[in-house]
Amino acid sequence: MSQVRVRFAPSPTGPLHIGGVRTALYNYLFAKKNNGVFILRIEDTDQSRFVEGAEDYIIESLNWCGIKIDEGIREGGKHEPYRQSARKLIYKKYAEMLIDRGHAYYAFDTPEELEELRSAAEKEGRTFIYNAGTREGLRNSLSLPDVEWNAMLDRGDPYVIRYKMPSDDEIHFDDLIRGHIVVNTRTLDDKVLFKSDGMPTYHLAHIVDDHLMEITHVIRGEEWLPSLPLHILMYRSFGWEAPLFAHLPLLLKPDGKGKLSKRDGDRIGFPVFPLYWPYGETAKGYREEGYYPEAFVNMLALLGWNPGTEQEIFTMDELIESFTLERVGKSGSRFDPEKAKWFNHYYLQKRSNNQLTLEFRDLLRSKGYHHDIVQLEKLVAMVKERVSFVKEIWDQTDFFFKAPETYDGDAIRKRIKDDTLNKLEELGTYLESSEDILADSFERHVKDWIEEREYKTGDILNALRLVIVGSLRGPHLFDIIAWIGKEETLKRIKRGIAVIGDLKK
RNA sequence: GGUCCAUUCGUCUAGUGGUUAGGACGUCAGGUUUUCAUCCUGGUAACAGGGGUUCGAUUCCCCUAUGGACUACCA
Repeated sequence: MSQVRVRFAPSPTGPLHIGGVRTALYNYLFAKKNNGVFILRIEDTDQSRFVEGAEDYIIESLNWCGIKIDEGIREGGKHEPYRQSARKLIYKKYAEMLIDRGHAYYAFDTPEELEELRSAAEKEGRTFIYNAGTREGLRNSLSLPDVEWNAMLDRGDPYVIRYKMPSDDEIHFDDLIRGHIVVNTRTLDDKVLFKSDGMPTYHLAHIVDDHLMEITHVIRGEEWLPSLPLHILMYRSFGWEAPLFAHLPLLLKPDGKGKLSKRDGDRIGFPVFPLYWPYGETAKGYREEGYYPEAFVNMLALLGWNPGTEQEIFTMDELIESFTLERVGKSGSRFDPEKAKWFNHYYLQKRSNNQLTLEFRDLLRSKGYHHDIVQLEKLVAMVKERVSFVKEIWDQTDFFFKAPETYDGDAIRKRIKDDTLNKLEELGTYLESSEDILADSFERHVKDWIEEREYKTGDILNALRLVIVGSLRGPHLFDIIAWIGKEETLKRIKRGIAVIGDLKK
């Protein structure tokens, strides 16, 4: 068999949705698994929907995910150009080839006329279909006398080229994921292949390009399944060998019904896009929310595909090794933000403390804190295992950098009894005179101190935590004290006693 | 409405003509912890419904229901 060649062919109409990223990923995995080529083709035949910045966004997204493009608009390749608008001149002759062979025809009906027919049909509860059943009564080169439509063409009347769908044929075809499918052409329409603005539609352009670019496997979203019979028929009309097709199930929203949309991200609070989209109506991205690309890719790969084993953690290389189209599911997957978070937690734990500290330091700088890297690494080591994102390190350590401004009311009620503050004051005095407050042995000394007085460990230490942290949370108390130092510790104890004392009155 | 596609724990899914229907996330409980979290252990929870075929169906077939996609001179 010839070399596997697949393409990812998005339209630059806005930010790339995670469903699109998954399609790109599956194409990439399939290509690499089979020592094949991954091509990025930009399908910008609808100029009215073109969005500035979308093309760069698509490329940057793939790049962030670690999906490498073999042939594309920037990489070039043996089938340049890879942008359909730049291939404009190619398509017309193929449309005409189809007309010559009797598989397509010119149509002169205006959009308004067709719209009228559609709404009229709808009122009667029918669906208007432009095909063998209706085309004789419409204005086209099949129904009009030759002299007439030739004159219209010569005159420069606007026209489209439509595919001549057979009137009553059963089309049999196979999908790598869905299996065998049969459709009768009676229910299909004469799709426009070439628009009056001189541009091809998707149907024509992608088939011509896939053929010219020697694409062997078309892996795309399920939304294309209904038009697959048309595409199969077109390959036959051209006399070309069709590639193999695989239609991927859709990504569904986490709650409720329907497919995932941009709105869901805003509503439920998780990104629907890989990267931040800065234009117009902005949108959140996984990258900016703190996800690692390894986690994002791992999560996405398992949404609709599984290896058939119980392995869940995959590097890109492992995905390539394990991926097969046979193991892609048939039904839509509901996206689960919790699982995505879990993946990130896993990959964050795998990072070295040093690397994580560097990442945390950048975040800290943006908040105006500048600390020694060695000092920060101690902090990172303390809280690493409890966070899923770098930004959560801050949530877990803010009290290291600044004394608490308020104290948790529930904790005060529960942990500060009548004589607790007095004991805390006693402890403060002890700490003040103590030389070894930052030493490893300090913890034992404090516990001995508590024991000698026959106080309860829990009472004292929880109260101490409360005045140092502001609430009952955080890493090991003695680690916190060692990090912030003796002076700061005493300050916080004094202030805590004063403020909580006032509250208690 | 029409055409096509789909349907296993709440979610992602494995699976077989005879299984205690497996795993992961979540959730719940217990343990660890001076706190919170992490972590560990354990539990909860599913074959959409109805007909067939069969000695036996979650598995094969049909119907229904539900969900989804498409139904543009958009992709």
